[in-house]
Order: sequence, then structure tokens, then C-alpha cells
Amino acid sequence: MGQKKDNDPNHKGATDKAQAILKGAMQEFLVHGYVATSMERVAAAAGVSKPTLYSHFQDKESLFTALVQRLAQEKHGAIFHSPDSYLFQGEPSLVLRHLATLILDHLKGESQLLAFIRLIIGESGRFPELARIMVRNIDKPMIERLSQYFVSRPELQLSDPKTTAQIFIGALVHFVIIQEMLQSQDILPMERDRFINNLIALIVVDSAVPPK
Amino acid sequence: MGQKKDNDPNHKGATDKAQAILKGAMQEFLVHGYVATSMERVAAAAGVSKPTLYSHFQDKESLFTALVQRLAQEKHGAIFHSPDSYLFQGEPSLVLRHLATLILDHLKGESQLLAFIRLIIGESGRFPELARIMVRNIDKPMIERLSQYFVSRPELQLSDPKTTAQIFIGALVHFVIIQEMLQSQDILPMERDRFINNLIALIVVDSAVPPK
DNA sequence: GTCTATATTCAGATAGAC
DNA sequence: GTCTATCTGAATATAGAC
Repeated sequence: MGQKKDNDPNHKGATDKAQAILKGAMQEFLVHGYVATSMERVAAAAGVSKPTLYSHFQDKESLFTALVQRLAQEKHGAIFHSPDSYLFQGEPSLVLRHLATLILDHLKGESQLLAFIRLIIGESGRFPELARIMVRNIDKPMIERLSQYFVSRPELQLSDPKTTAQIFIGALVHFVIIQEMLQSQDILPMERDRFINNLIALIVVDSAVPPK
Repeated sequence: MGQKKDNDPNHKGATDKAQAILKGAMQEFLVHGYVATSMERVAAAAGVSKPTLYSHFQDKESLFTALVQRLAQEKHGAIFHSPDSYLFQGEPSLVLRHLATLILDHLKGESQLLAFIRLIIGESGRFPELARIMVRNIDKPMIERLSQYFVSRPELQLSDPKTTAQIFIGALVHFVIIQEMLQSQDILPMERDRFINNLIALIVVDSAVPPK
């Protein structure tokens, strides 16, 4: 029980309230976390009353789970979706710089995504399944797509493309966690381009890409 | 106000209750997070009553801040403290493998440290200063010590030791976050030794360490 | 100094009116 | 279907006894 629209396919307008609730829930959960978010405030942010909220979602945990699943699907491969056609064309060092810049910009720009990652990590003890959903929908696609690219460029002479991709993505994500999420730019100062250049230099060794 | 022992240096036994409270607070906060931890349960875990708790710490936020500062200092450079004398001796690839193993073992073994990092990340929106304390006491010392080692080994030909150190540590920390904290070993399967070997191979290039 | 007992506030969840 | 009003439990913090 919960959604009755599923029993009435002709009535598509019935999802408005559910959408509004999820939107309100997103605002509240992403800012205050799971425990500190009250159903009262979610209802207010969504412009509905509490009983309406509870008619769409069984309880707080169901609402939270539904929200995380929705966000994880929205963010699924969001980084590669827009310019996938020409992103992976050109010199490997340029491709990797473009890719790293895209990832950092995406994480910095969409503060929503940063808040989402913080929320999932913070609640990974309470909701381990939601943590796994995020990894499956965000981290894994990124790493696999990069690994796929590495495989397509044998001149890089990477003996283990998959692991190299995980190192590349992991270093970038950790960089964002330190600088943005933990707000420690002044404690561990590091310019973005300097970090990216060094990361690329570790993978694209000069001997592997001889000047043409 | 709060601690009166500071006004009475001769009375060293007075810290017992405060220690017990911090120990109880550690158990509760590390498991349940900030908001879900009740002062009632902290008092029970510490074996004291709530008024006693409030006589030592002004409020919940003060207790949490004191606990985090204490934990951050305890964990300060804990990874390097024990075997610092011989850890950095020998072939660079062996040193780095030893170091990486030490870091992973330390993060996996001390589940307390993992829970601490999860707690700080989860609360970094609410308590940004505590996040900065953790970075200053844990991440920064690790990176700086490794950077120092890189500088001492010019044969590695690292043009930017500091950034390379941050990449090395960042990749390791991210590996632990994915595998242990987010419990996604089966989603992004990766053997520890395989990861370490590839990470080291990126830094210790064959041409940089010629066979002797 | 430490406890029992309590004041106060607020959360999740629901009954019943319309 | 949606809302007003409310129940129930639990949390922070404290007053007052010993």
C-alpha cells in the first residue's frame, strides 16, 4: 500500500503530491541528515500535511529509502551522459584532463551531489544497503567507464586498467572530500590543476606516449 | 565552568568521572552518530547520572566537541608512531608496500577509526570545525610524512612529491571507504594486494629504480 | 558532588472530520 | 484524499533532596 496511482494508469496527475514530498524530503534530508530531519518539516517543505505524507510513504525509513534510490538513479552516470560522444577522443592526457576536470566540476558545482555523498557515508552504518546502491550507481559506472577507455588505449601500457581506473577515480573523489566536504582547503592546500596534472602524469608516462 | 579539576591541580583523581563519560560518549557517538545519541544513554554507558554528566560538560555539543578533539589527538599519527625507525628503510617499492599495508590494516583493524571517520564526514555539515581537526591530525600528518620520504628519495624522480603523496594516501583511503565503510566489496571487487601493487607501480616506475 | 524526579519540548504516527 | 487535532514516547536540560 502507499501509492494508489499504480492501480490507475490513466490518472497520471496523481503523482504530483509524491513528487512534491520527495522534493521536500530531499531538501531536508540532504541538509540535516536522517535523524535530525523531522517528518513535520518534510511535510511543510512539500506543502502537504503529515497524514498526506504518511499516505504516500509508510514511515520515515521508507521515505528515506525511496529518496535515496531516486537520487542514486538520477545521478547514475550523470558525469558521462552529456558529452559521451567526443569526451573520449583525442590524446589520452587531454582526455584524462578533460575527464578529471569534469568530475571535479561536477562534484563541486552540484553541491547536491556532495551533500548526497556525505549523507550516504554518514548513514552507511545505519543503512548499509543504501550505501551499496550509491556505489553501484555512481562510483562503479565511473570506474568501469574509465577502465573501458584504458583498455581501448593499449599504448598506455597499463597492466591492470581496472585497478588503475579505481586509483584515478579514488584520488579525485578523496581530493573533493578533503577540499570541499571537509572544508580543509587551507589545511591541505592544493590547487586543482596541480593535482590533476600530477595524477595524469602518473598514468600517462612519457615513454608510453612517444611524441609523434 | 564545567571542569573544576583545572582549579585544583593537587586533586588528580577528580578526572575519573570525566574519563568515564568520554569513554561512554565514544561508544555511543561512534555507533549511533551525533543526533541519535542521547545523553541518557551516554550517562548509562559511563555509569553516571545525567546531572553528573551535565556538571562536567555544558551540553551535548560540548561533550561531542571534547570527544572528537580527544579522539583526533589519540589517532594523531598513530600509523607512523610504532615502527617509524625501520619503516622507511629499504627499497622504495618495499617501503611503499609496507606503508600501504600498514595503513589498510590500521583502517580495517581499528574499526573505531573507521567509525570515527564516518562520524566526522557525516557531521561535517553541522560541525565543519571538527572535520578540519580530523584532517589536521590524521590526513595531513600521513601525507606530509610520505611527502618527506619522497623528497628523501630523488631516484624516484617525482617532480611533485607532495601531490604524489596526497594521491597515494587518497587512493588508499578511498579504497577503504568503498570496501569497508560502504561495504561494497562485492559491487566493486578488488583484492587488497592487487590494488597496492598497482598503486606502487604507478609511482615506482621501472626506469626510475634500475636494477643494481 | 551526585542522584531522583521532573519540566519542557518535540518527534513519529494516527483517529476522525470533511 | 486531505486536513486539524491529538496520542504517545523520548529527548535535553534542570530543580531540589542528600
